[in-house]
Amino acid sequence: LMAKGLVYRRNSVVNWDPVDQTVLANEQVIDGRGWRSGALVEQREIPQWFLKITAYADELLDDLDAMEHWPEAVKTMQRNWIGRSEGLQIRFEVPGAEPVQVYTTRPDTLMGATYLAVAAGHPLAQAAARDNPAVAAFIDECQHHSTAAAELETQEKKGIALGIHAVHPVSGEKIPVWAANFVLMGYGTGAVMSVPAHDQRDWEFARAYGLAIKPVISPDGQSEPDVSQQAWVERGILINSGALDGLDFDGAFAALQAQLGERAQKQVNYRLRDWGVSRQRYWGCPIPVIHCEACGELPVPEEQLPVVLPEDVTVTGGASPLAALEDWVKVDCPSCGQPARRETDTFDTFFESSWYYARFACPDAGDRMLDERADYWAPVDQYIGGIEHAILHLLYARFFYKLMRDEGLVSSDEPFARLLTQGMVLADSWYQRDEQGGQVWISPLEVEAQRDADGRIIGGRLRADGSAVEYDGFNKMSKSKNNGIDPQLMIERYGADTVRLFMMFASPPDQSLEWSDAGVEGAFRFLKRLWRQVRAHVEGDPAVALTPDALDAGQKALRAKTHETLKKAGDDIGRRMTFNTAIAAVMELLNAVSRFDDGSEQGRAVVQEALEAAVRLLAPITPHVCSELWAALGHADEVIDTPWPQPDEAAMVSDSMTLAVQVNGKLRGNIEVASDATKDSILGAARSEPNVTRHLEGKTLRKEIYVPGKLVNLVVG
RNA sequence: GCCGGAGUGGCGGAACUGGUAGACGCGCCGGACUCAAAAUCCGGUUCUGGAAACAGAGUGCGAGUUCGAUUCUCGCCUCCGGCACCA
Repeated sequence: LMAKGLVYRRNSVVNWDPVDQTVLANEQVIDGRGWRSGALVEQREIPQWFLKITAYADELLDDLDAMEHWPEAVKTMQRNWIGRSEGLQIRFEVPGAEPVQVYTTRPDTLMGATYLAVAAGHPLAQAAARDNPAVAAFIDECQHHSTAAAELETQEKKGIALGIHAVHPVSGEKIPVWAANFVLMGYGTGAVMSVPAHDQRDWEFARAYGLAIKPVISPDGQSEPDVSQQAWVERGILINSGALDGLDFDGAFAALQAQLGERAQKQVNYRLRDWGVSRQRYWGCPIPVIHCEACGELPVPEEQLPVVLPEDVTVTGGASPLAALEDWVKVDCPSCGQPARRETDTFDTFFESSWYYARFACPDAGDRMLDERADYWAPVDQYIGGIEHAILHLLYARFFYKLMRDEGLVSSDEPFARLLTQGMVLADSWYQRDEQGGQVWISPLEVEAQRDADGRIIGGRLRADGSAVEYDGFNKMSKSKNNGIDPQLMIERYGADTVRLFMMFASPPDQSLEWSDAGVEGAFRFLKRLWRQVRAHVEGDPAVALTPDALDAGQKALRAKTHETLKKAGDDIGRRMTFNTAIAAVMELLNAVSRFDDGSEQGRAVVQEALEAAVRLLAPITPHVCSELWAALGHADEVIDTPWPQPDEAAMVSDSMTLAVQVNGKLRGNIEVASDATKDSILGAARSEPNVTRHLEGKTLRKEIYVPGKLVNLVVG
């Protein structure tokens, strides 16, 4: 990657805890202070390694279109994260200083730019701070919060005039330059042009600091939009823009590009930033680079890879222990042989989680990261993870895969063919108050719930001593709320099949699952019922072959139900991955079997077919029980070795159908008609359904709607 | 603040492409079996009125489109995930 120019090192900002002398994660900065030391965090610039993910931005964006087996939500989030935009980079001259470059996706609003805003770290702000103590104080204040974007964007918008002016590139007017806490140095050029009339954030800032608001876009090309209460952000026709008046967005874009020449460059920008992979931590994979004063930054030679993390270290809690290991740090330069030093930063853990799945295919490849077995297995057919990985992990992994592809290690473009984002497991959480009023979290296993007449939980009692326990609802299973439940306890009591069945039945896999002991018992009850039904059936005479043409109406109905279930549950498992509805369909089938009371030869044959279908459909979810029942049903082979059952469309054909009849969209009755009945005869039957007739009396029939196979709607007035 | 998702009976959830809201299960109520209990089986269970037939209301809130909206559009509320050093 270094040879390809896909890696570089530059200064970037980290959260620095001056007391603990360490870099903090955003999560470890609470209200601008270190979570352990309580010290005010400082933003500090240090040299860090980056991977050029932006070089792959277009491919990462475009390839999403072809990933039909990824959830739309994940693809949308990735598209927005990459954030491709087209705009103009415009140069504003600043007398006595370097010009300022700003990027805008709305060049049509250029004539409404009434000030420029730059980041605290921008050279103009830094220069102004040298002889203006107020600016210096503002910049200092900007640096005492975490580097997290969420914090930056939710804090109060603040700024300060730098006392310098830029020249508007078209009008030549002088407009003030401000430093603002919402402009990021590390993003874009670190400077923006502000158009308060047509951008809400600029509008709020202008209002707060008494800056000019000049509307230049109009809905109709005539009247000014009302910007007294908020910005008007739609596209429209230019006004108050001199020669540009009357142009639309595209016209203004092109005209400005032509007029400003080299002062306005058309540019594609990405919200996506390059991937910072440096961590000043001990626990991590050492970045395999050697720093030589003469030769610069060199990769560790391949024959010396991997650089193994040394274990004889002293962990102080402060600076990285690797830097203190002189013996490990000191190496000879692989190029000139002179004394050189190892890089002591380690990789971000996302780095390894970007390719571990490929290594799983060849874990014993001793002399390289991947061998041909990885390419044989890749891409992963079905990847499963939480939705919290929708952007970072899954985007880094896609990028890394393309890097490996371009290195010849794999030959496809995407690492994960199908993606399922599964939900979290939630459980009841309970607490008592200690003397100080703090919450003491109690395991659900130790609590007896108390319910009102409707069955709603109103409180609980501690099993040990009967004391009252407060209910906190369903929460994510966690140590802090002490509501984790070890499924092993339930497996020991009910068996693995029962626990699997409950988990698959409680919710679809991409939704959160609420753990319920009663639900587990329900699953157990169902399996016992299935077991008894099969046992009762096979205790009779062996079933004879089924003769479809010889069935009576009741037998036909059950057989139709069997094949409808095969169709529905097969689709739910194979395509929709909604195992909960597949299980519900099998439960319905078994309910139909238990209502079916027919000991005749063909009756028993139809039941045999229904039970086989149920067992076969449930086998992926409850394999142990189904293996036993499959044998009980007279099969010598294993249920998991049999082909997936296919529904027989002919078995589902019925002579008649039930249609709903609505009057003005309200259900008023049902009619039973022949499957091949004409539309006219169906409408006639609908009109003469007694309850429907009542609602038609004295009214004029205005419209008749017939949805084949579903319903009739009679519109009256 | 921005991006994505969710909100339906007492509870988990179903309704897949605009077409009968509440499938299936849990819980609860009633009954059968039993000396009794457990287990099991049968019936009921969105709300309001009604003995029932049936009628009215109803899918977070407020509008709209449509013969018809849980589903589409607009505006809001709440909760969950992410926001680049939690991983």
